[in-house]
Amino acid sequence: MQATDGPVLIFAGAGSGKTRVLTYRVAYLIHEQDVAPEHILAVTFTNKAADEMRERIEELVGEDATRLWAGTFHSFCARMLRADGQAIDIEPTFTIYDESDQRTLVKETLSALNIDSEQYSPENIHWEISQAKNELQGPSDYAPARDNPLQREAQRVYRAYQRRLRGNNALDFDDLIMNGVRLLQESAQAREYYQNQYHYVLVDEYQDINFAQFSLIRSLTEGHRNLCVVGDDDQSIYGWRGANIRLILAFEEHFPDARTFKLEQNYRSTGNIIQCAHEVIKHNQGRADKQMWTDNAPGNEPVVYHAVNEQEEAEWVVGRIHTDLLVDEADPGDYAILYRTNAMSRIIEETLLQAAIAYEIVGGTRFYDRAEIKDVVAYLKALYNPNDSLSLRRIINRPTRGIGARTMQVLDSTVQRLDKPLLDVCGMPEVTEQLRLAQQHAVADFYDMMDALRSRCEELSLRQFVQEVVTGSDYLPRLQQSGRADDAERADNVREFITAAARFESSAEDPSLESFLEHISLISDIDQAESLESTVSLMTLHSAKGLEFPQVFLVGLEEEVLPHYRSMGDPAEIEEERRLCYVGMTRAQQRLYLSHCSRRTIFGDTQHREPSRFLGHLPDDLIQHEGTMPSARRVKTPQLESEMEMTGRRLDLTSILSRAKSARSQPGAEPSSPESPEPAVKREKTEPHTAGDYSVGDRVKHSRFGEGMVVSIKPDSAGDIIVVAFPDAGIKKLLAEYAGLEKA
DNA sequence: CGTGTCTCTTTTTTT
DNA sequence: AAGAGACACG
Repeated sequence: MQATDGPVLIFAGAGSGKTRVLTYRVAYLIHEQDVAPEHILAVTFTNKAADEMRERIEELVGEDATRLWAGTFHSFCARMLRADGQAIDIEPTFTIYDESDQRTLVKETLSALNIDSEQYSPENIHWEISQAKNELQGPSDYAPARDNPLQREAQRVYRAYQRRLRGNNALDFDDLIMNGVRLLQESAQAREYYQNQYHYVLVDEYQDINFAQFSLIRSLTEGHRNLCVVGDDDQSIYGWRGANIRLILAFEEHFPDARTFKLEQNYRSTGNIIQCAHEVIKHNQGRADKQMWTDNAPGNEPVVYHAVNEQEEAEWVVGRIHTDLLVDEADPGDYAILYRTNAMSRIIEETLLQAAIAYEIVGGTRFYDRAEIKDVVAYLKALYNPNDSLSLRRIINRPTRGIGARTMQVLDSTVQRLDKPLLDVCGMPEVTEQLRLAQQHAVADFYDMMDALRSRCEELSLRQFVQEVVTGSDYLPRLQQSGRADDAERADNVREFITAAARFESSAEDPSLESFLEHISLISDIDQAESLESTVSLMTLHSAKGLEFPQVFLVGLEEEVLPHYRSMGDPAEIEEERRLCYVGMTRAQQRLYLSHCSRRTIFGDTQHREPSRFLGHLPDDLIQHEGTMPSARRVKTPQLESEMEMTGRRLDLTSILSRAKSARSQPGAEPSSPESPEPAVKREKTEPHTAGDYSVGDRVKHSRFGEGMVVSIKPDSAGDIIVVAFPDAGIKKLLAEYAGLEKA
């Protein structure tokens, strides 16, 4: 496997030490082959994977590692385009539009074209456009099927949508890749430069690649052809995003002299887990031929739990973890709870909260997705790129400053007529004269304000600038003055955003506004997976790919959940769901728990649910059944019994709070309730954090949220983040500095 | 022009 | 069950 030159494909099954192979390969190139690190490019799909790879390589080769480029497809392309995009007529100050920007822009385009968005939803239209871009088809190449009216409309929209993007000097996610390819193909100079720069190219998770990404890699490596890709077709779970599993299976056709290696030994999981996972995945057609095996002990049998409803399912999961934490002093960081859709996390969260077990949601509703954060980001984008009318439109009347729908109509029609950026139109006296006096002032004040803010960008540091924008625009002050509870929470988030900017300023190599905006657009979460070490992790199956945990709970194994009902019509999609199930199962190192409910409440009404067909793949002698099966004996430990009694009640933190308190103040002492002989929290061993005056388990009082309990404390470069559970307001992350907490 | 209420959809997964 | 958008009122 020391084959370093020429194309190489490595099939790396789950748990086969894939990252290790990649990083050792890089180390080998540097140490044994004397390849300069800056000639190596490692491409991944997620920032998490890129970070991990960079860290692991650094462990092996030290400082040198910082000179190699490890990043995502999107960040790599963004970097190329900022540096050399002008060769293909792209302004280097372009803005990156994320998912919701894209949707808004499609909506705008639809209404400009007078297309009924009821009949042709923005989502569907955008999906068509995105697919086209993934196939490297521009608006003229895009070929709608004759009998498909949606696609015919999509073509019109696509053309207009691109014109708008260009007018705003913006690129969407798909454009980044597509134009990266264009750059390499159309600019001989750029092509030569990048081909010479990167003598060795490595691609992780190759099974998730789409055609545009494939073309990028092919163009980049066509000179030296030193390409090494790693992947596992059984873990291809991004087909819905344009990933084409055939690209990994056809690697040897694309690169006829390729050498292929298979890593089939699993170092991660117990024998029984591997066996069960294999029983599931073997039902898929058209897999590359391989079978995982392991030297590890068989271990415990995976447990299948039959729950009555999702409440009881959550209680079982939490009860199980709770018991382990108390009895075996287990580490909460050893546990992961995986589910198909984000919405399923809620009930589990509530139940964990009741049991006072620290947890962390990975992914999910992202910090940067909150409306108030998007507002502030829109200010920054509009200030950075004055052509970005989409962002400008978002904030022109936020906070309300008297520029309503009527005024916008006038402005918009001028934008259309003159084909000028909205901001320029706001500054044109001949336009604003058409407005009433109050509106004229409103627009002029806005224009001046933006001008004043922009002029300060140069002189201020990033943090100061963000601070200035947030106050100078009156955005934050208005939130603070409003007196409404949710506005106060928004204000907190805005302040946290300032902290994020400060953190970025001190940690990034290039603490400019440009690089901060790019960071925000391309990085998914603010506190991604920081504390996976010390708390129970909750995440979707998709987010779990690439991770491993000693103990894994996979919940909601029901028909229409996993496999998801949206995939039911298409056998290929069912196979993807099966792979998803496989990915989930193979995250487990020691113990695997699978559960399903007979009833589940969705959209407010309760439906009967059949167990997932994937459970049916598991032979009875490999697994252990628990829970309410018609024929099965009810298996419950006494501990579990008392746990369920406790959590059966409605969200009532008071008793838990007092128990937590007593457990903390007199460690090892009998808790308040004699017949449930366990303290509610046993976290001292694994999470000894205290921050300033606060410790986990403390009761605290917040000016707005009332009394709550400190659930966890996360040290952070910007100050400690205290996570507090409030009975009324839910879980809040607060910065120790700002929170204004008192001991209760 | 801004705000509050009512209806209606929404939930698959994400760089 | 909750959030977003439409609509009517002040």
